[in-house]
Amino acid sequence: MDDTSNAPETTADATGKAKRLVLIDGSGYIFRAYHGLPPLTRKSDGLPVGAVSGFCNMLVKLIKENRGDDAPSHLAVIFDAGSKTFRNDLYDGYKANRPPPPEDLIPQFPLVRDATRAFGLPAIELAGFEADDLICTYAHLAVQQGFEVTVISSDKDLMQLVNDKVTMMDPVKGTPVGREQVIEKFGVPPELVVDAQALIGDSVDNVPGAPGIGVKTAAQLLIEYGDLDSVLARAGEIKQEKRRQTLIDFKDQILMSRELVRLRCDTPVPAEIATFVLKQPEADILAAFLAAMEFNSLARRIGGSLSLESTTALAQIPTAPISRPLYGVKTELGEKQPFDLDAYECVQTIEQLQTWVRRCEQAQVIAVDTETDDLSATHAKLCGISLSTDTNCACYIPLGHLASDGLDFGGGDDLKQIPLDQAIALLKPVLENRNILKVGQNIKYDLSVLKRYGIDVAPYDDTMLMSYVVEGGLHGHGMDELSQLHLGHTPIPFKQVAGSGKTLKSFKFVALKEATQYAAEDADVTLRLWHVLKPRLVRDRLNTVYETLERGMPKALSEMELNGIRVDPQVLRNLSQDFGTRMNAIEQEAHAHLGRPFNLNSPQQLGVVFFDEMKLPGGKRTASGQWATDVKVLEDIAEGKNGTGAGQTLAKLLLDYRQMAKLKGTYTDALVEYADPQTQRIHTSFHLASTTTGRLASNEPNLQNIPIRTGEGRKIRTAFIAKPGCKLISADYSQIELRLLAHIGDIEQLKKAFSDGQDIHAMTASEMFGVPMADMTSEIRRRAKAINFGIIYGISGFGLANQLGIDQGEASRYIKTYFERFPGIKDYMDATKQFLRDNGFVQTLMGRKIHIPEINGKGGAIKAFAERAAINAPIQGTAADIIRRAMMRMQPRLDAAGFTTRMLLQVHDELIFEAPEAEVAAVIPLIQEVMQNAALPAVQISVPLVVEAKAANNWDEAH
DNA sequence: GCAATCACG
DNA sequence: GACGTACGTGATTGCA
Repeated sequence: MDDTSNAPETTADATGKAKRLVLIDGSGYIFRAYHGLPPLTRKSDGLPVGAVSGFCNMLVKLIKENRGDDAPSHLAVIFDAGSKTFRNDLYDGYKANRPPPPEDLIPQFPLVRDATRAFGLPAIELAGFEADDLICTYAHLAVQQGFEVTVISSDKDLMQLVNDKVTMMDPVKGTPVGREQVIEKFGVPPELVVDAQALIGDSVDNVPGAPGIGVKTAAQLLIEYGDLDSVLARAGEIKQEKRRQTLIDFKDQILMSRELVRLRCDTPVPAEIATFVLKQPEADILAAFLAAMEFNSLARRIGGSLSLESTTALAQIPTAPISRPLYGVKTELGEKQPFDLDAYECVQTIEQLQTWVRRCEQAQVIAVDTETDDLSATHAKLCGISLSTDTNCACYIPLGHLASDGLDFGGGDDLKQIPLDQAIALLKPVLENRNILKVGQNIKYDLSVLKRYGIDVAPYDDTMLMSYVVEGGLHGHGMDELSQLHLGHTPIPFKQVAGSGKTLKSFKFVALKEATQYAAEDADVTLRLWHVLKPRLVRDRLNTVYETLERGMPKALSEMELNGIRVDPQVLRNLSQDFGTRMNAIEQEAHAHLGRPFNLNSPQQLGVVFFDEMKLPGGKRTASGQWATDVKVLEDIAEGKNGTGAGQTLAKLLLDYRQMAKLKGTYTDALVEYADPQTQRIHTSFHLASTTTGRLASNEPNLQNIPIRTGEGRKIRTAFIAKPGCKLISADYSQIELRLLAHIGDIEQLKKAFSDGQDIHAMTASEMFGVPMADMTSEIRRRAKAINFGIIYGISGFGLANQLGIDQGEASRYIKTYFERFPGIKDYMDATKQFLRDNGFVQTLMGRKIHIPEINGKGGAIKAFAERAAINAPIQGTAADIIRRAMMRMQPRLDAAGFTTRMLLQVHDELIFEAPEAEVAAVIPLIQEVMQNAALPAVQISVPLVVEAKAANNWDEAH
C-alpha cells in the first residue's frame, strides 16, 4: 500500500498550495468523548448528549488548530458503519469480546454524524468495513493523487499506514506518530506492523495471534528473518523449542490473524476526495444544530472565539450538500416540495438495487414500506419493498408480483423482478445496519413481515407513533390523514390501485408502474412526515415520551403477535355445538311462547313485541328513538319489575339466547377460523395508536375481551392453552388504577391501605359508612367498590345510581360523603378539570399528553364528557404507560436470564406468557419483578405495585 | 355505514 | 337550571 511509484511528482495543486488531507478516526473520537465526560442529557427531554457535546468540543478544537497558513486543504471524518464487516466472515470470533456500546451512547451515534455535518465536515462510513479500512483506502488514494496525509487517531492498528507521505497524529497527546514512534511501539518499522500484529494478536479485538509471543519476541523474529512469511517458512530453524513448535502449530491461525489486522486499501469509495475540500461551517446550520442540542454555552463560545469568517482560500468551493436535515432542526428542506410520482424508480435489476443500497448507506435515514397480499402481518406474503432516501427520491422493489393472468413473470423486461433471495441478501445488511435509521409508518407491520423473511429491522422510527405522541386525541394517525395534515398532499388511495369490494385484487397483481407509484409514494410520504414530526417531538418536549413509551413497542408487539397463542379448536367446536343446540331450543320455545316466529337477533322486532304489542310499561328509548332492549331492560322485565309480571318468560329466554349468540358468534365460531391450521395458534394484531389514553387495542381477533365474568363465558378461556411441555402464566397488576388514583390524588388513607395490604373496597366502605372492618357486609363493600370505580371514571350521581340500582339522590349523597372523607380526590378532580380547560390536554405521570378537544365544544354535555374523560385519562393512561414499559423490558430480561418463556398477550393490566414447565417456578418472580418495577426509574409510585401471577394449563385456570 | 348490543379492562 | 352521563376499546347483527 505504500507503493507510490504511480504518484504524480508534485504535491501542490494549481494554486501552489500544498495538498494535505486530514483523516479523522471519528469512532475513536466518539468513545473518547463518551468516556471522558460525565453523562449529560438534553434539558428539555433527557436525550443523552454527553458524547455529542464532547465530540463537538473536539471538532471546535480541531478546526481551531487547523486554520491559518498550514491548514490542510482537505479533511474528512471517518466512522465505523457498526454493522458486521468482512472480518467477521474471516473469523466469527473477531471482536466477539467487545461489549456492546453503552445504552445511552447508542442514540448518540447518528447525532455525532449530524454534528460533523453541521460543522461543515464530511462524515464518511461504509457498511461492511471499519473506519480503519476507509482511512487506509483514502490515504492510499490521496498519496496517489499527490497529497500528504495526516491520520488523527490513537489506534495502533493504523500505524501500518505510516510512511514518508502519511503521518499519524495522536489526538490525546497532540504528538505526531512517524516511523520512529512506530518502531518505538512495535520494534519494527511500519511496513512490518501487520506481520508483528499477526504474531502478537490482540485480546481486545479477539485476534488470536501466536500464543506466547508478544511484542518483543515478534520484533526479534521479524528483524532476524525479514518478514512473517520468512519466519513461518524457516520456523524449523528456530532454536527455542517452544517458540518453534508454536510457529509450526499455529501457522494457519497466525496467517488468519494477519488478514484480520491488515487494513484494506481497496474498499469502495463513498465519496471522492475532491469533496473533502475544507470549508468553513455554515453559521446558520451550525447554530440550528447547537440550538437543537441545547448546547447554549458552546454556541456562545463558537460565536465569539471560533469566528465563522473565511478561514481558507478554498472556502468558497461548493461541496456536496448535507444529505438530510439535521436531527431536531426545523428545516425548510423537502416536505413542502411538490410530489413527483414519475421520479420514482422501479428496481428490477441487481445493479439498480446495489445503487439503492449505496444510497441508503449515504442517507443514513431512510423510509421503508412493505407491500403484501394480506392485511395480517403475521400471514402476509411480501409483494415488494419500497424505500425513500430523500424527498421525491424513492423506489419500489417488486418481489412477488405476478402477471394479471396469474402466471409467473417470465417474458419481457417490463415484468422482470429480482429473485427474492437475492434481493433479501442485499437489503438485509441495510435494514439491520445500526447506523441507518429505518423510518416506517406503523412499522410494527413491516417488522413482522420482514422478520418472517429473516430480517431484523433495526434501528427504526415510526411516524405513526410520533404523531400519536404529539397529537394523540386530536385526530387519527393513519398515513393518508397525516399526509393531508402535514404535507397537504393526498396519497394515491389504495383502492385506486387495488380496487375495493368485489374488484379488490391482491397487490401482487397490480401492474408494476402503478405499484411503483403507490408504494414509493408511501415511502416518500413517510420520510417527509419524519422530517416534520421528529423536530416536533423535540420542540414539544415529548422526545422522552416517544423514546420510553413508544419506540420499543413495535418490536415487542411484533414478537408477541408472531408468537401467537395456542387454542384447542375441539374445545371451541364443542362449545359452539352446545351453544347452537341451546339457541335452537330457546328459539323454538320463544316462537311458541309468542305464538309466531320473529328474529331473536333483532332488537327492533323485540322492542315492538315488548312495548308495542305487549304494551309493557316503563319502556325506554335509545338515542335514535328505538325501544331499548339491552340487558338492563330485559333483566327488569325478567324480574317482574314492571309490576305486571308479563313478558317474564320471554325476557328470560332472550337473556339466555343473547348470551349464547354472543359467545358463539363472537368467540367460539370466530376463534376457530382465526387459528392457524398447522400450529393451532391465533395471532392477533395489537394497535398502538388507536386509543386516546395510551392503552393498546387488539383486533382480528380481539383477544382483549375474551369472556370471564360468567361461567358460560369462562369456558371459552379453557380453549386457550399452552403448547405441550409448557404452561400459560397470567400475571396481572392488582388494582393498578386505584393504586394510581391513591398516588396521583395523594390520598393518605388509600395509600396507607395499599401499603398495609388491606382490602381497599372494605376500607373505603368502613371509612364512608362508619362500619368497622369486622362488621363489613358484602352489600356495603359492593357499594364502596362501585364508588371506587366510579371515581376513576369521573363519577356522577346519575351514573352511580344506575350502577347500584339506587335513586340518584342517594347516589349523590354517597359521592358527597366520599369527597368529605377523601378530600384529596376532590382536589385532584378539580385541578385536573382546570388543567384541561387551561391547556386542552391532560398528562400521565410519564408525561404522555392526552388531548381532549371536546372541552372547547359547545354543549354543556360535551364539556361534561370531556371533564370525565380528563379525570380518567391520567389514571388509565399511567397504567397503560407502566405496562408498556414492562412489556418493552420483558423479553430482553427473559432472554438475558436464559429463559425461553415468551410473552403472548396483553390485556391492559395483565400479561400472558407461555413457559416451559421447568422454567415456571423461576420465571414467575422475574416477571413480577419487571412488572412491579416498570415505572422506575422515571417515576417512584408511592404505593406498592403488586403483581399476582399464576401458571396453569389454560387461561381460565391461570387467571 | 350506522345503531344497538355486549364482550373485556 | 339544563344538559345527559359513568372511562377506554372491538365484533357482530340488523336494517336503511
